[in-house]
Parts: sequence; C-alpha cells; structure tokens
Amino acid sequence: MSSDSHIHLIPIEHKQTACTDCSIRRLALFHGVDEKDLDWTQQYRSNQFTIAPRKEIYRETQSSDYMFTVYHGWVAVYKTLDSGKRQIIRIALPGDMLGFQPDLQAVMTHSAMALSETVLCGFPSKAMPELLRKNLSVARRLTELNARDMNICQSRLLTIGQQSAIERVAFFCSELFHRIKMIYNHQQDTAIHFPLSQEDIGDATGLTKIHVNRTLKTLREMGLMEISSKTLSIHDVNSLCELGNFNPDSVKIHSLY
Amino acid sequence: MSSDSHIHLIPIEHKQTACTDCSIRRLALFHGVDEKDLDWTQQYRSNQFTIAPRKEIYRETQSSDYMFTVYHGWVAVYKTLDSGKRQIIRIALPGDMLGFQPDLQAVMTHSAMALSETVLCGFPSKAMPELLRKNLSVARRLTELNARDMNICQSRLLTIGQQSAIERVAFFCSELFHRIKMIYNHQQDTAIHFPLSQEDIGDATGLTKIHVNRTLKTLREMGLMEISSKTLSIHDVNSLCELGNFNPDSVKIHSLY
DNA sequence: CGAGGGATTGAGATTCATCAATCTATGTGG
DNA sequence: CCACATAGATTGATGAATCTCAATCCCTCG
Repeated sequence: MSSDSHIHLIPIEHKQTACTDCSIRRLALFHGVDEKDLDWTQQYRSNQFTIAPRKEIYRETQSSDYMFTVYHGWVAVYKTLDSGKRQIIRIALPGDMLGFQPDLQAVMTHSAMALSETVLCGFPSKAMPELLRKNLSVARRLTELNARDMNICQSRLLTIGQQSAIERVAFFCSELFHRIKMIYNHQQDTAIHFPLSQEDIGDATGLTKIHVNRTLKTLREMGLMEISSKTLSIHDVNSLCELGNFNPDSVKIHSLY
Repeated sequence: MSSDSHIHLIPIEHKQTACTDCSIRRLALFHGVDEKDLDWTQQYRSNQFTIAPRKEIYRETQSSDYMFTVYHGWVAVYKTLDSGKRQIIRIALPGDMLGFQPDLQAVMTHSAMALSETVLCGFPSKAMPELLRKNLSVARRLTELNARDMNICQSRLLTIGQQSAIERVAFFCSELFHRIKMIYNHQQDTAIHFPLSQEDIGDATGLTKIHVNRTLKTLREMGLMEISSKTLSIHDVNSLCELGNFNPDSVKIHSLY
C-alpha cells in the first residue's frame, strides 16, 4: 500500500500496550504462545494504530503492507460492486484478524473500514512467513482463526441466501450480541454498544436501509430487541436466536489449547 | 463419524493412484511438496474412495474421521435450516479440499454430497497435525487453499447479497465454467459437463428452482449461455462475466511456489 | 440556531416466491 | 421392446416480500 493511502492509520507513538499484558490475548493471534516467547513474537507486531470512525483501513485492489489484529473497536470488512452496492462480509471485533493473505504479492480482495474509534495491532506482511515458520503456536492459531472466520462467512451465506428479512436481521444482531458478550465476559448484560447505522445493517444483510428500518420496527413491536442511540438491547434472547436460527455456540473459537 | 454413516464411501482397493503420478497435483494439497518427499506424504493419504451421485460424504453436526481432496467429480458443500431450506456454500472440484477442521473434536459445520460419480483422496484427520508439523510445504499450501476458499465464499456473499437473479446465475455459471477450464487446461472449450439440476442452482444462488428456470430461459434468449442435457454452453463469455460481475482472475490460486 | 445525516413513514412498482398443471426425458419391470 | 413410473424442466396465474421514490421528522453537532 502506498503511504498516502495510510493517512487514516495514525501510529501510536507512546503507551503502546505490551503483548504480555494484553487483555484480549485469549482471543487473538498470540493465544497459545508461551509466556516466555511473547517478547520475541511481539517484535513482529511492529506498530499499533488508531483509526477514526468511518475511515478506511485498506482498500480492495490495493496491496497492504500490514496485517492487523483488532485491539479495540469495530471494523467492517466489505466488498463493493461497480454499481456502488456494498456487501459487508463480516464485522471484525477485538481479537479478530484483518487482511491476512498468504500471497504477499496479491492485492486485497476486500476493503476494511473502522466503524468506531478503533485501535489496531499491525504486523508487517513481509515478516509473517518467518513468524509462522519459527513459531508453530502462531501458525496453528492462524489456522484456527481462519477456520472460525470461514464458519462465520458460511453461516452468513446461509442466512442471506435462505432467510427472510426479519430472520436475517435477528441472526445478524444475535451474532454480534453474543460475540461482544464473549469478548468482554459480560454474560449478564442485555444491552451492548452498537455503532452500526441502519444502512450498515442493510449492507450486511442484503436489504435496503428502508426495509431494515421497517424490520427493526417489527422486532421492537414483537418485544424481541431494540436499537436506539447506538445501543442494542435484547429483550428476549432465546426467541431472537430462534427466529434467526442462530446458534450461540457457533461464536466460540474452537481452540486446541 | 461412526462407520455406518460412511456406507456411501466405497474404498478403492485396487488401482489407487500414486501422488507422484497425480495429474491434478498442481491444484491440490501436495502442490509444492518436493518430488522426493511425495512417497512419504502419501502415507497420510490413507485411502481413495468412490461415491455415487447424490450420496452424502459427511453430514453437519457429525464428526468426520477424514478430510478429503477431490480427485475426480463434483461435490456440493451445503448447510440446511430446520425449515429444510438448503444453501450450497460452494462446489468443490478436482484439487479442492473438503472437511478440514483444525479442531479434531469439533463436529462438521456443513454437509457434503457428491453431484457426480466422484473419487476422493482421504486423509485421516488424526494424522493431519503431524503432517502439517513435519512438512511445512503442506502447511503453507493448506493456508493457500483456505485463503482461496475464503475468497470464493466472500465473492458469493457479495453476489447473493447484492445482485439480481440473472446476475447471480450468470456469476455462478461463469465461475464454474472458468474453474473447470483452469482445472483441465481446456482454454478453447465453450462447453463443459455440468451435473447440477436447476434446483441445485437455486440452492446455490438463493433462488427457487422455478425462478432459476425462468432466469435460464432469459439467459438463453439473450444469447449468453445455455444448459441442456447436463451441458453448460457459453455463447458469450465476456458479456456473461460482465453481467455477473465475475472476474475470471479470481479463480486462480495465488501460489507461493 | 441552522445544517446535515440518519431515522421514519407512505405509496407504488418490481422482483421473486408460491401454487398448480403440463411436458419431457430417463430408467425400470414385465 | 413397450408401458409405466418418476424426476426434472417448463409455463401460467397469483400473491407476498422487498425495493424505489419521496416526504417528513428527529437528533446531533458546529
């Protein structure tokens, strides 16, 4: 990626966090790495960056010098058509990887944009093959995270291909709700911060923002859930998951450790 | 997987093919493995199997003792809803992997079914971690194949979420056409064997079989393509790809070798 | 206090699904 | 080799889900 397309990524000069102290390591790439090796693996995390909401992290058809781990915030991964239509492929949350490609020459096949104030850990792509060769824990973990992303992508295909508007929205919100709760270990909460606009939800579920609005109204009237002032409140988790055919267990990362 | 659910997989006792002679190795898991190591890696390919059309290879919610490489034939990978609706996630063709999971304990998150007379190479799941640890070429190749499957899955999401019926069908058929031509190196052919029913196409594109029928009729009348007696004939490749927003380059496996 | 982006609602058009019937190709048993 | 059975393909008619266009409202921010 040429440096001018990086203008949105602001390197954190001071107060970078240390991998040894990382509160979300159990979710991320260095889960499973021996404590004594963490200082060494951290060398491959060359920088942390902050990005403002709605700013691009990288763009389809361009190459990227980094792969990232989300440390804090929400990121939308999406593809666009020439017509301007946009499909959000997944929402990356703390611990999730962004922009890994085994082929360093290949250009990105999707774009990524911060949805909220976001902090990323950056790993120079060039050094990844070496890291994966020298530390098998990281290599295995990468495979796990890939497999989990794949499962999420496939489930999303099922939803969008075969479910109705209300089922898709129920699925989408259930998934994010459960992922957030797993990340922050707040099992008792019934509401989460939710920075997506109705248009974002539409781009993720394959619906127009107008139909999303009507669908959310229905869900509210059914007493299942409600979104207002960037907060998602779930009033009836079980019914919502059932409506969306969402299985809460599917958000777990099946880890070998 | 309990053995009784394996009844459709018929082990080939005689005339198993050798990895050293494999005509599709450039596409498959052992691409990049040193010639001298192939006899050793082949030990991990414990069996070849044949499966009749429409027979299940493995099923969602069950575990599988094997992961597979498609050696010959067409395989549908799909998920189903309680309502009975089915979403075909991808079509696996010769060289493609099936059923790899990093966590041996985890159950399959999708089902797989042969669409034609199919031959699979079986790799016992239990031995995969050892193979990946001992041969880094295989490990790297697995990562490449995963990344490629991920790209295909994400492109499919874009199609199904954002394109119209005719665009989706055009995309779907273009993709399979180009993949088959790449596999068999028949760049000049304008027709391929195509074992899917119209209902299969519908399950892959998120449409009903009736609407698929009408869409195919339109594509035929537009002079773009035609399916008859299990043969897909492309009359105007460029227009078809353009209509479906399909990029022929996307089917290439970006290989490091 | 004004501007602008998102949210909300209405009306009408379009796409696609559903239901139902017929047709065609393929394979099977007698 | 024929009669029948069956699955897939085709067409028509109708209705529901979702999109598009347009207007208004509301909230936030400068």
